[in-house]
Amino acid sequence: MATKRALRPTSKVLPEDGRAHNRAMLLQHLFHTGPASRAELARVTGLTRVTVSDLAASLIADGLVAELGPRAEGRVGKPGTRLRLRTDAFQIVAIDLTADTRLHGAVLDLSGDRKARKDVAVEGLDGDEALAAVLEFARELVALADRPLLGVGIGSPGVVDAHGTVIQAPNRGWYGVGLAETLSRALSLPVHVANDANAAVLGEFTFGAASASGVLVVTVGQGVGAGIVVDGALVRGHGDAAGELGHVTVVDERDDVDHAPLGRAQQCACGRRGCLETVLSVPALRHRIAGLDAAERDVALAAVGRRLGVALAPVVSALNLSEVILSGPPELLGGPLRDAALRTIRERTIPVIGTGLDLRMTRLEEDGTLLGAAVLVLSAELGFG
Amino acid sequence: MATKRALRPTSKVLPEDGRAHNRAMLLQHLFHTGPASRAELARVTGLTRVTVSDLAASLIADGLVAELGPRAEGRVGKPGTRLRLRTDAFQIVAIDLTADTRLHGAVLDLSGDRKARKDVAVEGLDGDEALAAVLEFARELVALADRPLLGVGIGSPGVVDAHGTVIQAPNRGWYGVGLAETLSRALSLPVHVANDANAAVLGEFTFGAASASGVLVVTVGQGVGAGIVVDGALVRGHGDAAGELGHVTVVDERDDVDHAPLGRAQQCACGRRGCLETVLSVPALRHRIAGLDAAERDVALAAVGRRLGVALAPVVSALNLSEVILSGPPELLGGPLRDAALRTIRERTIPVIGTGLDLRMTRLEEDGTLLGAAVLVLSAELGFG
DNA sequence: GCGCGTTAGGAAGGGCAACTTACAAACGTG
DNA sequence: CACGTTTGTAAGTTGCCCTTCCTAACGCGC
Repeated sequence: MATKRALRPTSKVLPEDGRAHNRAMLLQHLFHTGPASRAELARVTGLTRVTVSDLAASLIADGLVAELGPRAEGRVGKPGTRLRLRTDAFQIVAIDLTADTRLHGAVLDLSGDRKARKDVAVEGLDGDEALAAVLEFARELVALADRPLLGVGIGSPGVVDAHGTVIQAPNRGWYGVGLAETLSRALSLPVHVANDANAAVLGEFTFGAASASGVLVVTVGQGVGAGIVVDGALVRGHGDAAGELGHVTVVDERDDVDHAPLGRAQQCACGRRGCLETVLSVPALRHRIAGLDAAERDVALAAVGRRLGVALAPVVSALNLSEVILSGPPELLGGPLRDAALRTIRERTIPVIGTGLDLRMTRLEEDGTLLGAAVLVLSAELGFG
Repeated sequence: MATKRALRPTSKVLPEDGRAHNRAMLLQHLFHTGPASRAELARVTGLTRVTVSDLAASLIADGLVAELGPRAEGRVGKPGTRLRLRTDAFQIVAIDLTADTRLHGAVLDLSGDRKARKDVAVEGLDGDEALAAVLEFARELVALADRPLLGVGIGSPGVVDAHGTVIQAPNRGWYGVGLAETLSRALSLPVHVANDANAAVLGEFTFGAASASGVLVVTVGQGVGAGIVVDGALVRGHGDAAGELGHVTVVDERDDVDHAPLGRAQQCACGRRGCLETVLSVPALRHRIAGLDAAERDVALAAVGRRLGVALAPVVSALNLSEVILSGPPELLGGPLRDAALRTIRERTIPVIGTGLDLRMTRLEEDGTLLGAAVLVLSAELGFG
């Protein structure tokens, strides 16, 4: 009987908001399912053919949709003229600020295809300097676009609020930096910012065919982050800090539980000991396996995977996730580490939770955050993703 | 710049849906903030005074709202006539099926005040028998109502989907039982069902003043369950099984990490070993402290609290929760167990997560699930909670 | 006492969004 | 080739919220 509940109807809804929503539905469907006639769209959405025609006209006028000629298949009745999303008509600038020493960016079209890319090495920029460097970098990317730009999407390390203000990013020396507002003003374009791991999960969700009902992406690089989508929405958390998994304690003092000891809890950059980051970050993993032979290596990686599994089991259980995705160097994460993590989660959760779970490497290679940054723009400007 | 994103615009929105939403906003505000004039409501919601007047008229016509005379305070201008929610005008039947041997129910008004209650002892009913008993119990409660009923809300153990079908509830022998549909047909009333712990978190949220942005309720009784609200919405999970925290492994073999050993991992009813339920359920806790003096007792309870903290730390971190609420016998949970759990979570998470966190006992005593069941009805029938 | 500015509530009229009904065009089928 | 089917559009209706205007009720200052 229960259908849908908005626990907090927080802001007014006008008829025009409904129309915007319905327009986005059409785009969403064309984006995910490909070309379709007005009549098909009407059947799928539940709107009438008349209304869909009207909405389609506005989309065509905006240059977002184009007619594609009638369908060839022989069926009864007048063949419908199929509509397609003009994924080539607009472009998006996407920027990944994850790395400490490189700025990574691209110009993408609406289907996520890379039209141009740009990488720049930077050295230990801090505070305003770093902000200026990002702005300059964004300017250069904007200049590379050869179609109208929908906006700029940025995945940044640190805690980022819904308005695109970086609440804190210690590595950059950013505290309360209005990144979106600053860039938006300077570039005269919409700018959307999210935490890099949160962006990554959006990328997986839209371009990696991840499940809508419950995904967690673990990003492993210099540090460890996570982004979560449950029930079709990104989890932001009380202080916009959702996904801070890198600094959960996973190695206790005198920890010899799993017959493949990790040694004593290591000091972490955050000042505490035994954080997930101290065993799962790329530098930590490389250091751990340095000089080991293949067999020893597998044991060492599995031990880390087991720790990851122990930390993830309560999260997977609590949220009834259907998918956990690892993003990072596949030679480190893809083998014994992944296997051990999945096995551990299955062992430590009740079958109803663990059985339906998949744990896999990303299929987006290194572009998850970049694509996710584009999704920020897609969903904010066009209402879908 | 980013404002709000609906990652999955899934169904059409008509102007009348917008109106329903706006109506619910008014009710929501009157419910949580108390009486207000039309002009105040217009300012708060962003709607015009004209529109609010029109919506208010429809609410008055429906008997949900009444005028309350002008405000006494002397201020410039014409004093507005305040509107109040008629919390006494309708009633809700709420049923808590958590206990194995008792049916627990009440007739509540819209403010959660109990107008009648009913408890019935049942003995090991299974399958269809149990279903018949619940229906009969609901009938009796419906007969106790002396105002028009909005509907029936039920908190049930097990996995319950959004349509009120109990996917599985092993203790009841229910597998795929259309509880909501069956009762709705028999009673000719709207019936809404949710997992008992999920209902409990809704109860805390609406009647316990819990944070909207991130709460987790741990229900401790015969078993252990959990319900989660993040970003203002209940978490359902991929298979509607979100909150299954009771069967996460928390005690490993050879576990002597915390100098207050819990002994070897105990066998759990689910067939595995070392589940949270084997140390945190009420029977397990009572068994553990039986015959201990006060000091030993505190140590034993703290050891369990520490285990709970270890399991919750990754969840709190991943979701950036602001509140964890314990529901169950305060003499077991409220003291050293709570303290140890909170301390453990703080130790094992980065300060940005742990500092803002509160972990406390429920203030709803044993009625969390019952009130939550009422919230199911409130939010489904009137659109607020 | 009396105008004046301010606030609350309602009435009238307009614009927009989706609906229903009706129709022409284009296609297979018998 | 008539017929039913399907598509897309045109015309008119209904519903919802808006802007604009008006009246009522209050405090304030002269």
